Amino acid sequence: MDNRESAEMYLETIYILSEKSDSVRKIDISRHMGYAKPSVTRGISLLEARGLVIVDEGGNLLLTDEGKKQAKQIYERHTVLTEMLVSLGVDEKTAADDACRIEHYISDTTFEAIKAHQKKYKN
Amino acid sequence: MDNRESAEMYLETIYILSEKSDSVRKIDISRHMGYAKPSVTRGISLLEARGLVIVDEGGNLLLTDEGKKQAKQIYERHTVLTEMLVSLGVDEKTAADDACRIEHYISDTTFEAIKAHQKKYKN
DNA sequence: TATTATAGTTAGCCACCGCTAACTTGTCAA
DNA sequence: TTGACAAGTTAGCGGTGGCTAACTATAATA
Repeated sequence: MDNRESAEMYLETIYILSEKSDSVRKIDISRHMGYAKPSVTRGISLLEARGLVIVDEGGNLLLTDEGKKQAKQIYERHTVLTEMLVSLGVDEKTAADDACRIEHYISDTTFEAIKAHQKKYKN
Repeated sequence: MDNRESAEMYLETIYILSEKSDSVRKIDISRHMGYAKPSVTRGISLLEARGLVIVDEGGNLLLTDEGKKQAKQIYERHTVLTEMLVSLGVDEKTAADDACRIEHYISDTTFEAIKAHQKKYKN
């Protein structure tokens, strides 16, 4: 979980599911990401250790302030990158899939440049 | 080496060094990539097993036709992506660093869209 | 109450890809 | 001829992050 991608995908998934439902559990993450339950157990416990997630007595996954902040950042990258690719003519599905990988690997500098460009492009 | 990134970086490095010099050895890869020699030994032997590289009697690394084809593709991604980021206002160094990571993760569809856009943008 | 299903955990496997330590091999120079 | 350095190999470590098998715990239902 030193690998950015894995941790960020867990965070992003918790965030997305939290928006849709008021209760998110490990099993939901497991189903949504297509990972076996023990993988999720470990993944989440590493996020807990880093203070990004809290598991309450009921087994609900809660993002801490820092966790939510990071999750939102990743999600924003996801949406902006997808938008950009679509505006270049890439189909929605491919754009989203690629954005989902790229989002973990670009610097803040690059992301801000892309975001600024998209904003301008829209107007 | 199932991981795309690692294999592609070895290929790309061999390609780049081949353009500059008529002899590329494992030690050159080691120095250029900043990897320990045993890592390079293994990395290259996996590329050999996949028919992308040949090591001649003299220890020179030669790209096979397929190896060269793949290396050129990656290198093209690298240059086009860097160009695109620079044209968005990202500084050269950051653009190259980010391109170097992104290049391994985007689909052909997305790359072709970016390439077409860059071509149009230039004119 | 006993059964069954679901959620979650523990233990341990596997493959990847860096690494170091220590070795061999080959070349070149004193 | 010997000594030393540079290239490369082998063996094995460490950390990540998936996985299965097999377990526990909890809650609903027959």
